[in-house]
Parts: sequence; C-alpha cells; structure tokens
Amino acid sequence: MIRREIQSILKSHLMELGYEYDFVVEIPEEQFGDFSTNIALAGAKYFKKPPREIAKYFVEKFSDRPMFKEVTIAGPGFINFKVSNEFYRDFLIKFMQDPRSIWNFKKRENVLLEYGSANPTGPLTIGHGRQVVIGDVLGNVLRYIGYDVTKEMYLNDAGRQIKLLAKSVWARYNQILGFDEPIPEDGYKGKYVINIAKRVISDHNDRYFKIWNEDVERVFKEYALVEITNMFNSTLEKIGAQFDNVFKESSLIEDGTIREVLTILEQKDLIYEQDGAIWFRTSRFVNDNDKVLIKNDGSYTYFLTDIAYHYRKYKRGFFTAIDIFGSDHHGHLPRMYAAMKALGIPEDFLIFVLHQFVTLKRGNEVVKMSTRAGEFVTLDELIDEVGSDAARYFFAMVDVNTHLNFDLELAKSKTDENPVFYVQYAHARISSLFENAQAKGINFTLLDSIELLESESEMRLIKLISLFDEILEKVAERLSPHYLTDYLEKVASAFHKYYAENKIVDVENVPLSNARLNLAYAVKSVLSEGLTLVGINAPQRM
RNA sequence: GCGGCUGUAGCUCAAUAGGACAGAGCAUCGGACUUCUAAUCCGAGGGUUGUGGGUUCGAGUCCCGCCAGCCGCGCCA
Repeated sequence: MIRREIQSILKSHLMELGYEYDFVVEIPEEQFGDFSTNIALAGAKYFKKPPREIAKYFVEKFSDRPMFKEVTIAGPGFINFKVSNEFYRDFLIKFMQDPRSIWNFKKRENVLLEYGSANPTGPLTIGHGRQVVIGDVLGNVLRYIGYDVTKEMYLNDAGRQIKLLAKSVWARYNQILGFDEPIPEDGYKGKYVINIAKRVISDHNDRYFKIWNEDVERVFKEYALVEITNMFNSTLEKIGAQFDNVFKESSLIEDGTIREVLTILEQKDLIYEQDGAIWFRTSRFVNDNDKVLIKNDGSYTYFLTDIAYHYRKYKRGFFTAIDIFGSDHHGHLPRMYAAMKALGIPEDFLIFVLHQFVTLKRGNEVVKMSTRAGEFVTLDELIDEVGSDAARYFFAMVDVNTHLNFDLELAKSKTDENPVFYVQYAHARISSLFENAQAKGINFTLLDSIELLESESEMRLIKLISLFDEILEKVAERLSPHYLTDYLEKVASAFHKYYAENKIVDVENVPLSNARLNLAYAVKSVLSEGLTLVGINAPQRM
C-alpha cells in the first residue's frame, strides 16, 4: 500500500521530466530503511548523469512530505525511505476502522480455477492433496482481492481408465462369488475395489456372475463412480477444500460440445484421418507432433475432451481459466495452447500452474508410494495422521515449483520445529492477552491511545500489517501460496519478539496497555485473515 | 536423444520481474521463566549460490556449454 504510493509519486515526477522507464520500489534490509528505489540507478542511461546526482533530484522532491521521516541516498545511488511514525499510526487507525476499505481491492474479472481433477478410479493421493490445497488457497486469495472465482473439479468419468476400474470391480465381484476371474492387466488392485464389489453384491447378488457386456459395464461403472465420488467428497471435506462445481467429462459428450469442437476444427481443415484415427494438426501451431483426437476404436482421447472442456469454459463466459496440474502434465501444455489458437480463443485465456511432486518422509526415511501395487499412502491417511491444519500448511508453504519434502514427523510435532504451531501460537497468545486484560480490569477500547505507540518494534509491526495487501497481490500474480505462509511467519515472529520485550498488559500503565492492545488486535486480525485464507484454524487457545 | 522443472548453510526452504554485505527456520553451541502462554525470546558459529564461460555500473536471478536429480516425450489421463 505504502509502496504503491511511493511508486506513483516517483512515476509522476519522472513523467514531469518527460521520462518513462522501469524502476522498482522494494523493501530492503532493515538497516537501509522501510522502502527503497533504484530509480536513479535505472535512470542513469536516460539522464546521462551519475546515479547519485539523479537521486538528489528525487530526494528533494520528497523533502516536504510528512509521510517520511527520512529520505536518503545510499550506496551507488539507491534512495531509501524511512516512513514517519505519524504515518504508521495513521495507517493503523484507518486499518482498525475499516481494513477492507484501506486495502481498496477493486472488483476484477471472473476466473475459472480448475484443480484437483482426477480420474475417479481410486483414492486421492498425496499429490492430489498438494494440488487441492494450492488451488483452494489460490482461490481464496483471488476471491479476497476481488476476482469472481469459480473453483471447479473436473471428473474424468468417460475415459478408458474408468472402464478399467469397472472391469476390475467386476473381477473382484466374481472372485468373491467364488470364480477366479483375474484382475485385468493395468487394472486396479486396491482394497477399495473390493468394497465396491461388495456393494454390488449386496444390491444385486450374483446377477452379473460371469456375465460381462456393455450393460453390465455400465452398472459397474456407475457403482464405481458413486463410491469413488463419495470417497473424494469425504476426503475433500476433511481437508476443508470447497469446490463450487464438479464438471463431468461425460457431460461434454452428452451436450454436444465434443461434436461442436470437431466441427469447428474440421471446417478449418485442422483435423485429418490416418490409420483409422482422427488427428489434430498440433504441428501447425506449436513445436509438437500431431495428436490423436479420436482413436481407431471410435473412443475419444483425453486431449479431445479437454479441448472441449476448455472451449466450454470459454463459452461459459470466463475471462480467464487457470488450470492447476502436476508437473507430469507439462507435455499437455503446448497442444492445449495449439487447440486454443485453433478455436480462436485469446492466447491469455488459459493459464497453467504446474506444481512439482511431493516426497513423503518420516524423519529421514522416504515413504514409498507405489500406485500400481495399491500400497500408496492416501491423502485420507495423511490427514488422519497429521491433521488438516498441518497438511494444508505444509502443502501451501513452498513455491509450487519446488519439489515438496513432506516430513510426517515434523508436521505432527507440537514444538517450535513446526511452523504451523508457531503461527497459530501467536494468534492464541494475543487472544489470551485480551482475557488477561479483562481479568485485570483493563477496559480495552478500540482506537484509544494509539499515539503512545512509538518504538521501533511497534512501527515494524504496523509496517508488516500494511504489507498484507501486496502479499495477497503477489500470491495472485505469481500463483503460488507460499508468499502468504511466509508472511504469516514473519508477522508471528515479529509479534513473539515484541511480546517478549514488552509488557503489553500492565495495570501500572493503562493507557499504554490500551495502545499496545490495539496493536495486538490489529496483528491478530491479519493473522486470523491470513490463516483463514490458508484454510487453517486461528485458535483462541492452545 | 529431445523437452520441462530443479540444484543456494549440516537439513528444509526464501531471496519481492537484474540491485546494497545471499536471508529465515530447524539442527549445533551459549544464554533468558518468582513477571501477560518458554509451543516463546536473545546471542554465536555455519556459503566460491552444482560447474565453466558470457552479457553490464551490478548476476543466485539473463544467455551459452557441461554435470547431477525429478518429470515428460502413448490411439493413458
């Protein structure tokens, strides 16, 4: 917020001089001040003057602004700004009066966020967990700062995999009934398959014993789908992921979108037949081979239905579609961009977020996750073991592009090794301050005595609070939630330090107590908002 | 072989679209509870940013080569 203000002041001065070039206003190491800019360094080649001389010009422009305590030139030509205490206190007052208006988030476009999309063929994995949390947190943040967000999960209920699952269930069904039907090659071997088979038995007895045809397949598919969807829902609920919508792949076939897309591509001469299959001319748009849309057995590839899905997203009127995928899908990107181009959809409509994988560790030991053998640790088991708060925090806390090492022992530990507790503890600690104040008969009054706040550590806390909006903007811009958890840890740390050094509730000095409680109240408020956005509890007690 | 991501302190990670002496947490070592929650705080040590070049006032960041790890290169999704 303050940064933006400095930026725009600088920019207007620059334009007065008839120049326009890129410069940054950043938050430097504390010793240099609150904010700093490289405008003089970046401008050297335009002004054709030494940076320090240019800096001097800008510094003078700031000399009469009460917002700053100090504006100085340093090093090769950086300009450092030290914000005045009055300004910080003013900010705090405005924040306490109405945080939403001080952030001034404007209304923005509608966005379709797709994530957690999975083959409904088995329990959600740890990998899905990371994706779901990234998507959920990004969705929360985007919505918070003004986007009209729809969180959507795509259910691949029409492909080969779901057929394989149906067949696997049927095999188990026969096995239970006494016939040794083998599970198909590449079929599903997990325990849940047996559970689904048992359900069919309890409803239909041996009606489909040794009988396999399209009608039977449909029945088993339906049972599998219902069962797996229930499993998904219960896991998603456990981890607090809320979707606005579930979009079924099969609906694209039913409502004619697939046909529509094929027609458009055909009219543009972008598809052709070869070896009994229908191909899309991917190579015309990107550096990739042509891809099959319809297999020679007449069934659709995932690529085709995904094109149709995104065509549908566009037709539904979304300004942007953000897809969150595991990094193993990166080969899917070029062909999707090609398809969007082919359909005349604007290039920036589709944005991909690819997240790296998760390695599960127990201390130093890597926990093996083998999908084939059905031995993987499911997301469900993970949540049961470490709890939803820790699971969410851990999934959100590193850059999406960084391989995540998820240490089960660390996530479970209730000590200072665990960042989740560190942040939550700060919140709980503040809550207890208010109880304590009340017990000691100090009447906390909102906005009272704020002028008594003046120490460095108090200003540092207010400054951190003032950065809340730009952190959220950054999460949205870079599409990675870890900036938020990072910020929360900084706020928590600054508060713990402040708490250790200052007596906040002091019956000997009620006005000062009130001032400090106001500050604590504001800190608690950003912690609580932030934790809520990450989707974890902001406890009153721990 | 081709393509994507990654490589930073013993470990896990940051580094704000090229900026100041590369920062946190954990671990290690040393301190702080008769005082609002010690799930906390303070201090110390710890680095040739995988490697070799290049671009420039300035590179962990950009370009080229090499090495290592993960992933992808299906009429799977």
